[in-house]
Amino acid sequence: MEGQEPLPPLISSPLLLTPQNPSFLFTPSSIPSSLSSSSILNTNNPNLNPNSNPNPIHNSLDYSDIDWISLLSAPAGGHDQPMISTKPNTILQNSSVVSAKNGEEENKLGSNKRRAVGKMRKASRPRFAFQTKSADDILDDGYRWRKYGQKAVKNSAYPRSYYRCTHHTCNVKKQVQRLSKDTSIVVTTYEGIHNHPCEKLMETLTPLLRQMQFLSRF
DNA sequence: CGGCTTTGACCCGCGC
DNA sequence: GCGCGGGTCAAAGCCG
Repeated sequence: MEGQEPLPPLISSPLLLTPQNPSFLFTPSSIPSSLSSSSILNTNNPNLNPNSNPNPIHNSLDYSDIDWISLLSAPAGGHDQPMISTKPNTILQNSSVVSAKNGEEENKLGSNKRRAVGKMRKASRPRFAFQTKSADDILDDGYRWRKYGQKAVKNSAYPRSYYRCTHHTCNVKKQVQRLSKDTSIVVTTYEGIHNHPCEKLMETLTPLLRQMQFLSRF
């Protein structure tokens, strides 16, 4: 806190955001070096054809229209107002990836409660798949995740892993699965929206923002 | 010792 | 109704 803190590295490359959930941030420093390309698959758009192009990799997302001012000033993890907007063409790829049930509100419930919840209406939660060409199964997106399950998936040589955000009030989940067709591709499916700031991002930005606040006094 | 992963069991939805 | 497949739980074990 006190004393001279070294300036954090300037963000020279843009944050990678999803069109659906702008609160999902992938900080440049968190993107594995082995990552050579990635794509965002919108899993909620019913107008998209699941049988369309199965390999919608966006090798270059256009970040030129990112509003960095509002990004930095908007409340992190907000549900209502998108912090920025990007407009890549999103394509639903694999229906099996996104066919899971939605609207599970529970976190830890007993079997009876779970049974009750299962009969509740299914509210759709925002979901999207993030396709990454990477040697690493786990893409460090800045949030902390706890693995709670792993399942062998039919017609796939690789298991699917299930993760939950470790933040106590956050119920975001993600699934990670490597494609058996192309083993260099990892599909990460996010479900829900974080209701808290990205820890790593805040860690990185806090000193910078402090510096900006200080400088703005003059 | 706390946080995390592993893994078998269990639950549920869905198709037949 | 039954079986299958996907998603989750929770106990046990691992690790820093």
